[in-house]
Amino acid sequence: MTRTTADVTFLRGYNQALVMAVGRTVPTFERSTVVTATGLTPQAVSKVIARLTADGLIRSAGVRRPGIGKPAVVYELVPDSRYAIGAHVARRTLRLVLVDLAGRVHHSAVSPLPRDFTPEHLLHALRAGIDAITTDWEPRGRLTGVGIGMIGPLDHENGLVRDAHGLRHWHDVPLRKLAQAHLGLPVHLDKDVTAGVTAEAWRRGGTFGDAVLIMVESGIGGGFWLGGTAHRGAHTNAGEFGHTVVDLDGPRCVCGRHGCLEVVHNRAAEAGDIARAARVLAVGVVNLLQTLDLAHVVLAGADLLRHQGAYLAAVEEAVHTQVPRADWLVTDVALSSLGADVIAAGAAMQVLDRQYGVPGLIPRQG
Amino acid sequence: MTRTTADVTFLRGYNQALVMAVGRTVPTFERSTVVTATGLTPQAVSKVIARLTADGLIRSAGVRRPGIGKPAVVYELVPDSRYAIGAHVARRTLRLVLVDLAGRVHHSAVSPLPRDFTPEHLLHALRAGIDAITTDWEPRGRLTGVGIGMIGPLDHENGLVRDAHGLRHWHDVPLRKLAQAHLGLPVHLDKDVTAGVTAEAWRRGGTFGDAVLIMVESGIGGGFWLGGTAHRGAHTNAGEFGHTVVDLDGPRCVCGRHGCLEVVHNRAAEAGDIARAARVLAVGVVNLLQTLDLAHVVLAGADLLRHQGAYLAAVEEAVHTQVPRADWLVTDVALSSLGADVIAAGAAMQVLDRQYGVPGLIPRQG
DNA sequence: GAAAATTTAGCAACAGCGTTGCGTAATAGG
DNA sequence: CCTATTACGCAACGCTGTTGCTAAATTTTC
Repeated sequence: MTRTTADVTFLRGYNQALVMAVGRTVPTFERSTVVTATGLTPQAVSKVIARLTADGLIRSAGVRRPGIGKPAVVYELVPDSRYAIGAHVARRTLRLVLVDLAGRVHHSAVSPLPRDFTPEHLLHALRAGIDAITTDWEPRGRLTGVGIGMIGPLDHENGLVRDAHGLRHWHDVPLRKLAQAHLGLPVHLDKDVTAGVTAEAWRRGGTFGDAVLIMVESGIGGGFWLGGTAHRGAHTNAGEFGHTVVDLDGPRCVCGRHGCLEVVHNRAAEAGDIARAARVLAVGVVNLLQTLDLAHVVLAGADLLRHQGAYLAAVEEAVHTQVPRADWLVTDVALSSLGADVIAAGAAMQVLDRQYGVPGLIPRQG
Repeated sequence: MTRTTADVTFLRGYNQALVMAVGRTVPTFERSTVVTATGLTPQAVSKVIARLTADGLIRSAGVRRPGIGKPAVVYELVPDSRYAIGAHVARRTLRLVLVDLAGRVHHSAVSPLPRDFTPEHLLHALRAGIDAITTDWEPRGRLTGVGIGMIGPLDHENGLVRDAHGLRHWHDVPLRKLAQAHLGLPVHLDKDVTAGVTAEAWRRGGTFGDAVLIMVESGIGGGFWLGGTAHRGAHTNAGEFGHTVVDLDGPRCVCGRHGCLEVVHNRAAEAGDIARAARVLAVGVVNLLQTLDLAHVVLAGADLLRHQGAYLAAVEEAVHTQVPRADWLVTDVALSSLGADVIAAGAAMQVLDRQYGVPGLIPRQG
């Protein structure tokens, strides 16, 4: 995730994060579980477990007596040892959630945002919402930070909203800096769809492979999880999946091209032909599978969830019949496990991921 | 690249690889260059440089006297300290190249392969070609291995050719194992397009961002370089970019779907309308940019190079006009710097990359 | 010309990582 | 009660990058 120099402190953090990922993936685990999962020696795992226990991130949960020999100590993640708040900023609403270390959602609240809201509007709404959460719950230093998932284009690295689509007052706004000052907490800013796919990855721990989260909510976007991290592209602009052409002679799209997935889909949906809309989306999904060979397709977004049965059926059918040689080329298709909370929850999990997730080792660009 | 446990030996290899990447990126460098590029302390860099010099991978190339103070020692990569052989296995030809540590091509030879050649045919051709290279050149232990770039589907991790498209006799062939035994050298097997994009990334060192290599050669494929490594997908099947639908009502493709980029493109090309074929390809490229937000688009493949001017112009124009907000969203478009050698050379560089490249840290899958 | 300033380079001691070797604790079975 | 088996951790170790400090080589200044 974050840029790191490769010194011994990196090793410590990395191996700790591996154990945490195991703890997130399974309900309980023991030392031998981690040994086989990570390839570390038992002694090294003991040391890591001791450190994590001291930090209160994991705890022992009894012993396992499998038969002969000394019983193994069973450990489990302490979900309420750390929390993060996630925000999903849409065009007219702000959704706030409280998420624990295991990726479970504790609070969820939606509040309206004024038409053409300004950065100040948003900051106040964020503050009010977070205050509401922390009145009937005492963070006691367990609050890691705030994640914001928002429509792009934006600059994830510098925490800058470049030009939020369809919102005035949002040109080159340094939202991360502003929110950090206003809220007094670390803030993480990312595209909505990227936050969403992080939610699925975080909850599934180390076993989650390459994936896309498809979001249909007025527009169509895709969040990518590739090679163990979120894929944001060269300018945090990956995911404009709705603006890929699927019909060369199709109707003109707002983006200027003809036959984008989004226009073709929306025309069908507006005409009430949900079955066709879903089939069009499915064509796009298969395009992604052909291009990127993904292990998971997750479906989300208000407009999709409204007809989730139709969409799930269409995408599943296309994935199973339109990709050749399906015997070894398996891809699972599912609705998001978090429903309408997925973006906000994912934004929160990005904060947790930055601190407790398995870090990538990103060489500097200089 | 390869799966590693995060111990101190990993640190050594990682930081050494960072310095090597610097050496590949610039003609010469000094200690302070590496310090700013990696974030390591000067002392640590000195140690790394000492180790690399002892291994003969880099050497001092004089001093730099910039003004006041003790002159800095200037270092450079020793390109001929290590070599790798790359093979591009196409339907009717085998191309073999010799590549040095800097990614420069020294030998290049094409030999025909019999129609419907068998694994044995290929092994003999490989052996003969490699013998020809090593007769007038003495490897003296500097030969790192052999990389094979081939049409898929295949299984990169297990070195297995699953079902090479359009080739009989190639179902579940353990090519890596066979070639390793037959040649007595380490062998690396990958999809042709993935090998190709590795060539571009290796030669550009640490400054190369997210990229796609588009290859038009009977079929259309795309090799992806994302987040500092090759993206192969969940089953080494990423890159089937030619089989993405761009025309919902288009002609039926061999893959069973309608209006795939490949059919639409090929129909135009076969009709002699190269300009239209190039425009169709460009639509697909813009689709990729919208989806993945890439920094580089590299064009390659025999059928494309035959009309390289037309293709380059069409793709450049589309990239610059059809992607909105081009001021900060910059993507460079270029023809492959290696021409027809790119796949074979990239296969060779994958071998070098595995040994001397910046390793990724891939957690085990459970 | 000699001293001061500046930059580079490396030796030596150090803290911290995972590893190795080996002893100890806790259980079941004979 | 003894033995086999399994789990666990202390202690020593090798190795990493880091820190503190000294030495070397050059230009600038007096």
